[in-house]
Amino acid sequence: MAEDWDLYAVVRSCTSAAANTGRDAAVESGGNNGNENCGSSREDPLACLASLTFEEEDDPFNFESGSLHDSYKPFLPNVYPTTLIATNSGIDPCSSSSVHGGASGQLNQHHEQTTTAAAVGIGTPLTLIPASIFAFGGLGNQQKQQKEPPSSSQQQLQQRDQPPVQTPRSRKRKNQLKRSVCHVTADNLSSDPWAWRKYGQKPIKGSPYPRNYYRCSSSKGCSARKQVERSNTDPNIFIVTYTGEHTHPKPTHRNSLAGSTRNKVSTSTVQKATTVKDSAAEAMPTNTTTTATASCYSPRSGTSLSPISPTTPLSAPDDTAAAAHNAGGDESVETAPGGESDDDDDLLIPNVHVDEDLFKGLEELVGSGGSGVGRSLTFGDNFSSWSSGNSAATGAAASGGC
DNA sequence: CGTGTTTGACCCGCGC
DNA sequence: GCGCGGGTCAAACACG
Repeated sequence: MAEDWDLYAVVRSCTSAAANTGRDAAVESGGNNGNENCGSSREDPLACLASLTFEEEDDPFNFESGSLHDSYKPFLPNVYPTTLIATNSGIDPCSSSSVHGGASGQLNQHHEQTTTAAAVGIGTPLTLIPASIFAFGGLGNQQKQQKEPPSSSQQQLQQRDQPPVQTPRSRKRKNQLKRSVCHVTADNLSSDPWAWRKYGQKPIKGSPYPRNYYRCSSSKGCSARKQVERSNTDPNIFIVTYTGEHTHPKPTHRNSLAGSTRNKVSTSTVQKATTVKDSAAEAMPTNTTTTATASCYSPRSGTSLSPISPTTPLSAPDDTAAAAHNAGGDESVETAPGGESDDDDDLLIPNVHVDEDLFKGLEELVGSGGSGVGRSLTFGDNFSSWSSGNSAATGAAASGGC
């Protein structure tokens, strides 16, 4: 089963021992609080993965550079420290998992970013990470615009037939696009600042978990895509593959919440957010389809959070336990800071209440070491509030949190 | 009304 | 050349 995993294989090689331990630990830790999760120890395994990321080093993207950065700056100090370190060290962006696992919710956000960043553009200066993080650069290929033209399926088909001047679809396989691979925990999944829309799900041969395909919904022309799949070996870990680049700056605000909740219905109580994370988590966990909602909440939509999915078979246990913790803390953290919010706001923070406290706490935590941070963030309870908490305050908090 | 998720089907790339 | 697997599209449905 897991054996198939290339990534894992790699990872194993990197940190065979660590990995094993890590997983378990992660889960458990997560459950506990994961204070320590952050521990690089865990990260290591992931780190390896992180290193796997193939993307471009260039990372040409930096849209936000300017403003966003500014926005971030205030928060950066707090946030990054930990993350950065990780990144810098090359630990791994993905380490998020470890982080998350724990309760380092705050970090999570960072992590994600970091993660992404690392994954994405490793070369990227940590400082900028926030913005650049999610911007995958790289590709620079044709894909960028592939989609605009297609008004109808037929056209698409035609295009296909015709000389693929610019691959109508981004079908290019394998080598064509640069890809960044990150291992993330459910919590981290949500940290993406970008708005993702799910456009497909497919069962993967070697894996019991389906792979979810997401596309950047912030901008129609954006070719950025994201694939989320659960790790065979460790259900708690999601393998996120980013491809394509964002042709637009980070979304200051989300398009809409509409439809985002659809899952809610299916799942039941859980609302889903648009964020990939949610879906991903959900989907992944279950084979069934919808149901599972991962414990992640969606930062973006802010709408929801999912306490955890009822159905999640696989991850359930882990997720539930760990996720729950993680989710609560991490997610919230992630979300907010995540980056997304740098600008604005739309980020919802799970716990509005926490905001101030969080900040303080975060700062302190960060100051301390980052790893400990997570704990302060456990918002589990807050979720309810947070969902509604789009409020700017939240955003701010979120940002700050980051 | 707009956006997002779900799902089945189609198409393409790759390996044999 | 064939088959498998993966990636994407589009319609239907659902929610705010």
